[in-house]
Amino acid sequence: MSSTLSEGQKLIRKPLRSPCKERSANDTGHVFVEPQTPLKNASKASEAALLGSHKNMGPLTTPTKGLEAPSGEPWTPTSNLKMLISAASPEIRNREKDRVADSGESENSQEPEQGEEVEKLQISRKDKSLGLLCYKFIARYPNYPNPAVNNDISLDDVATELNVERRRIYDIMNVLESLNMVSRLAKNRYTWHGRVKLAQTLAMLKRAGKENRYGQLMQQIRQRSLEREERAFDLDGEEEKENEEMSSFEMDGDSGQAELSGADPKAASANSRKDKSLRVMSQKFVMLFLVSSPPVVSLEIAAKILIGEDQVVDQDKNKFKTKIRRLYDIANVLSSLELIKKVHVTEDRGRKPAFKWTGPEYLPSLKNLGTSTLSSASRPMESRSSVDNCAKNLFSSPGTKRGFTRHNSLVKLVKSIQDDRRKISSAPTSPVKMRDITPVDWSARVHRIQPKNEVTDALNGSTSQVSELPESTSASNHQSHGPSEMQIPVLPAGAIPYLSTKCSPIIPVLIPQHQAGGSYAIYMHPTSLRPQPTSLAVRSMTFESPGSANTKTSLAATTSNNQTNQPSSHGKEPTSPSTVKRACGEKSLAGSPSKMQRIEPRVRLFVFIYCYI
DNA sequence: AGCTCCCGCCAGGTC
DNA sequence: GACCTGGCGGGAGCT
Repeated sequence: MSSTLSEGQKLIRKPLRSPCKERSANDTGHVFVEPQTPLKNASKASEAALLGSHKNMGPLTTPTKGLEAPSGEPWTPTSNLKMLISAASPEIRNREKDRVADSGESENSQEPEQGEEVEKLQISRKDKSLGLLCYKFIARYPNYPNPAVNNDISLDDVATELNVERRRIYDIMNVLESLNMVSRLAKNRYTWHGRVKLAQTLAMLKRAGKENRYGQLMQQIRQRSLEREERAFDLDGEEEKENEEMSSFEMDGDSGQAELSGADPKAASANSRKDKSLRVMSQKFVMLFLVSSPPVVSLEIAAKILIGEDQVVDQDKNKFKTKIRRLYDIANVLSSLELIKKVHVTEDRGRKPAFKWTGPEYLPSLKNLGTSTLSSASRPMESRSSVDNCAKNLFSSPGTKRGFTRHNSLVKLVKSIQDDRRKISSAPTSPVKMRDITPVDWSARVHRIQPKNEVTDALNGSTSQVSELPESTSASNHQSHGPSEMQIPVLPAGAIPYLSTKCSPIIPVLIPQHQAGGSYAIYMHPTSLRPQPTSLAVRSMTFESPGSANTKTSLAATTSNNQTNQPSSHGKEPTSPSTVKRACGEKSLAGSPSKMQRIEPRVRLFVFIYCYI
């Protein structure tokens, strides 16, 4: 049991906690902060390091060994983990050395017994984390497997080799299967597809997400959240706000949820178990990223949407918590796949976990995809008998029954994969190219934008400034905000509002940081703009450094490009997330000093937006 | 107190 | 009936 964790095991966690290192934009909130992923996160840091080298290797053959792995040591989970841990944090190694020194053992003398002991201590709880486990799992297989070789996966073998229970492997396999990275051949047997079909799968999911109007659904939720905040502030009722948070989604979430839960509650009930499958949840979770702009999804919103797709009745906090648990499971696997990255959104109500899409930014056009697997996915979800059908139909032939014996579908699947592989090898959207696409680098999205024009455009509610962006940012489809369209510019200096799309209810203003990879995003509610579509101006923004409550930086966003707008500019990088308070909604924007005063103590970073005609 | 997520129970499905 | 699959939530470790 975890309660019996040894000291050595505990050592793994502590040193790995470290301050936040990145900020960027998120969906629900105003700022998202990417934590220095600790622990498993240590593992993940090392995972990333390893993945980096992994990437350089091209399609995986045999992973390079860690430096600390003896030259003769095979690439085993153990050696893998040793390398991961050592790469994760020198502090861990130091602590381990200290521990060894304290015990009167020399480093040399610990081999092999001591090494095994350390190994055993370290490879315990965290070694079994789903994220690391998944990483170790995928490290066993090439990204683009040779179809000529046997790519079968035996669950028993994997579980044995990774030294985990089968139950954990199922979790990984379900998520991988949801992305079509594996498919089940038979009982206890899967086949590995790697990333061969990942781009197509994501494109399909994106389309399904659009068709299910997940983008709008998220926007509705965000909007309601904003409105609730406003009401809560008006009423000055914190408790009411909290209570409302959970209940209102049921109350007013019908518009979006009814569409997704299907018309027949009995059918929904019958499929309840299937609908809750990790596979389906994973796909929907991914869909949210693919249709979200910016591609950041908070667990809260994801959970709400996923819950909403189940029967709305009987919804309670436990259900919410359970959903969150599952989302963590999924997110850990997706993180290991480098499709998402953990961040935090900070609102006035607190710091909340979220994930940012770091997967392929450019997805193949659907017209390049085969249609056989799209027929079902393209249908609106409400027209299907169950949500699970969506998942199955996404990747299986219509009517294929999911079960241990799916050989017919397997044949089709393999054929489809082979066909796709041929297409991919010649298509411009080849996965090989995708591999070269680095994860979305927000900080790099500095586009040539003339601040004044942008402000004006944003105020006009126009997207004309998009034309100044690189081609890829000129998203013509305003209803989709997936990665391929997702282009939120980080402005080189000064906080310049950027109206991403006409349809987006939230206007992100990304504020660059000197630290690579991180930005603040301030979201302004569009309702605040509508009444004065041509006259809104960002007059001033006041940021308050979390570390220095009295230190504020004001800027005239429309005129100055030189002023610092980085909360972290006051010296070192903040070690705790800053909070951005939206001044959104007509009420709050109507120049209500009293309201501002009420808001002020609640946040550490303020954005005051004044509207005038 | 809240976040994160490991762990294993156990129900439902398959062989 | 044995085994496989996986939903689920308790609760530990951590911030």
